[in-house]
Amino acid sequence: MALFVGRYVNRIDRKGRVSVPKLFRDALGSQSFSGLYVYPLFKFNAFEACDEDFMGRLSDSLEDLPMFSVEQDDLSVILESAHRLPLDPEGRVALPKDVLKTTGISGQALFVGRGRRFQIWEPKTYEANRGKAFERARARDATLQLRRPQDPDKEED
Amino acid sequence: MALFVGRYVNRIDRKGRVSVPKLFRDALGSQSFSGLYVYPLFKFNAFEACDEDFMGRLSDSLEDLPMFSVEQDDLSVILESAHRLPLDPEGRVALPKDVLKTTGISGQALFVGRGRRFQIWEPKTYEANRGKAFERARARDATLQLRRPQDPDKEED
DNA sequence: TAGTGTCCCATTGACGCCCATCAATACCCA
DNA sequence: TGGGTATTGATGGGCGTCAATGGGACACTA
Repeated sequence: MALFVGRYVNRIDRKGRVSVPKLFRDALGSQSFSGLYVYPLFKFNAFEACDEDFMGRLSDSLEDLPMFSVEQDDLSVILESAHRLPLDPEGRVALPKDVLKTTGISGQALFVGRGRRFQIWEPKTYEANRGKAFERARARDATLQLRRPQDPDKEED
Repeated sequence: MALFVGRYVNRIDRKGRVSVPKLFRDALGSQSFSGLYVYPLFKFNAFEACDEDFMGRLSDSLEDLPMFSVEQDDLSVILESAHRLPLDPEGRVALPKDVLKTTGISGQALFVGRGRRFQIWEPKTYEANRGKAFERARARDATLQLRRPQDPDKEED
């Protein structure tokens, strides 16, 4: 399964294309569709990207909410605002206009690994927000219950 | 399985035809019937569209309601008002008159991806009703419980 | 014969594909 | 271990293809 780590800055050309870092491309590779999905984040002016499997999982998770409910409607805006971005033969994607606009990306794009997905930021915006999460986690003495290894289907209820 | 994301505006020609976005057509593709089903929404003057599988699932879900009950009668109006729309060789559908009338669609139609289904709106109506959905979700710090991976058939009963 | 609904063909504009260049890194060999 | 070379990832730009669209031809029907 996809595993994205690290940060990479790549240049946007005048056609709005940007190379997806090689390691991220490789992590996306194991599917029929060669490309990625992006959707906007609520809390930041940045987009998140994932592979098709994750997008399907997101879609199914929304279907777990009651059909026609307000929660489902509100959260579905993620799918409505999402884009399917195919990779070109050189491993680039064309960032749609609304992505460029809401993120403020023009010359460069920052790719930030997040495990099963990654994010795309305007570098300065990221710099301004980075570190806050770390400080909050430190202040809260954040802890995490790790899953047991080899136990992907652990009971859920 | 079908996965619809993003928004697309296409033009209605004077015959009432409109191109279904290529990506949506592709997502519909893996079935015997080349086309889509549409049914009206309760809350908005818009229609929802899906493939044959989803329509069957919807029909089955209605059967899960008590037979002869008011709820079943009420919700079954979805099926009564539904249309089966075949695609022409160029990937267009003819929108029925009641769809044009209810939605107010005349010159352009907006296709909105919703995961396993999508919606068809008159662009201005969408903006008026859904334009603030993202801000609403942002304002209430919306969160979503993701399904666990490798668990597409989470228990349904 | 008028009306309706398919199917087919033509146009055009955006986008995907291809090729070329550059730079950074990995590799090779003395 | 140093320098030279090959590989490949990132980048830029030209061009062909195809999706979206409009209009006409040909049924079938009432």
